[in-house]
Amino acid sequence: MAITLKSLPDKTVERLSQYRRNLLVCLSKGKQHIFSHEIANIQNITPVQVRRDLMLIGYTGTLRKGYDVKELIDLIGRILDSRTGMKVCVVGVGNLGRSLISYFNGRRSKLSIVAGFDTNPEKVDKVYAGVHCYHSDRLNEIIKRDEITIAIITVPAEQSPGVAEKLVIAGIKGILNYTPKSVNVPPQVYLEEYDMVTSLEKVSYFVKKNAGIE
Amino acid sequence: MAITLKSLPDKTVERLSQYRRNLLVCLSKGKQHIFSHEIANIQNITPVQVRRDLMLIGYTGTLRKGYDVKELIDLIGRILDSRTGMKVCVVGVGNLGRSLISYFNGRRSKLSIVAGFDTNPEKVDKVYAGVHCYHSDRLNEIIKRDEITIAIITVPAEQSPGVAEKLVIAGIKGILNYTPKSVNVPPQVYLEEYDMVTSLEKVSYFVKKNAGIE
DNA sequence: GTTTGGTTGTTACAAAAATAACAATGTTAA
DNA sequence: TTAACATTGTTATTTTTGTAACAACCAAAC
Repeated sequence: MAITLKSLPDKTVERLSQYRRNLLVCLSKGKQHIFSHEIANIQNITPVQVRRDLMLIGYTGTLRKGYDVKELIDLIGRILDSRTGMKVCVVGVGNLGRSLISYFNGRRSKLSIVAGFDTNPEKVDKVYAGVHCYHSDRLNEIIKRDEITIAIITVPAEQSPGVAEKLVIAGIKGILNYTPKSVNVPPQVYLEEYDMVTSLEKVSYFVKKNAGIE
Repeated sequence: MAITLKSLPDKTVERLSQYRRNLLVCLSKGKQHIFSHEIANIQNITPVQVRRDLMLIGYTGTLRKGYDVKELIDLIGRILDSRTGMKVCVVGVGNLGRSLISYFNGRRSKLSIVAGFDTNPEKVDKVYAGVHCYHSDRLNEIIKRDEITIAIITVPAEQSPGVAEKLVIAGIKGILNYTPKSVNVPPQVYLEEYDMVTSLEKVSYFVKKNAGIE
């Protein structure tokens, strides 16, 4: 009877992912204990924030020795990862889709990209970084067959709403949309959207601001 | 004597970028006026939020007719864009770098990617989507020569801190870091970091949560 | 021993962001 | 002409996020 604890804050979840990644690097260098301010330095945040996050997940370090790297990695894993692992597909195997696949594969054992989809006949049934690319017509079939729960959308913007709709029908539980066009999903499907152009324009705005009078 | 108005909230800036993008689509369809709830629907946000953002930039619509699409686009442009335009470079011309270049080019007239950098001799002096790729050794030289103010980092993670340092020395004013390794820059350089693996792990976490007891 | 110092865990406070509430306004319809 | 309505602009409230303050603890130094 696993209790479903209250959801962690958004930002804490993001930082937990980063803690783990950096802790794995530390571990590979033979570091066994780490202080909150060391973690903080790596990620350009404050030690308080680190301690607060760890408090939220109920992890307790030892005084003057800091946190046990291995233990903490394991705990974050128990929080972030699903026990059995989750399968991910990428819809749209263009430059961005391919970079995600190659970047990802073999990195997280509990989260793996197992299929790509594209309509371009040149790409269909090719293999990219170990991932088979299927024709988009087979979306529903493959998602159900392989029990895929998460989808990343990297198609041209105008196609994303249609893709999202098909994904929802196929039973996808979470969507990461990298197109600039926002999509609509029912509330039980978790949606995260990110647009690179917006980020760049944001940088541009603040650079302009920093420059003062222009 | 242009007054430097108080900086807009982070999130408002992001949404302004999206408003403009969507308004341009509306305009191209011949739509001349738009209501706050229409804008909101397109972006899956609330009408109040739209009105609030527009209030912050001092734009006033007309009652019962909504906002003038053209006027609003122009105003957002005056806020987000620098008058003369800004030049951007991409450091690391892998899959991700190339997808950014091809995705970007010709989209925003005031913000253009004018150079790529890579250490791979295969790529040096090739042209990708109209953008010349230089050897990374020439970072400093080219940035100064072309008056580039913004850099996007898409190199392998372990190289990003070194790259950031060189960019700062070259006089870059804003950095968008897409590697999972956080970089350190002086406060006058605006820094935005985004990591795709973290986003995916976040989706995974909330999918798991939504599933309840597992 | 006792004091000093560094580090944790937690509570209290502040800032940023989102949401709600509502007055103001002018258009349309009776 | 007046009432109803749709829509804006703004203020107030709530929620989320980050920061600061500080007590508790224990190891090491004296």
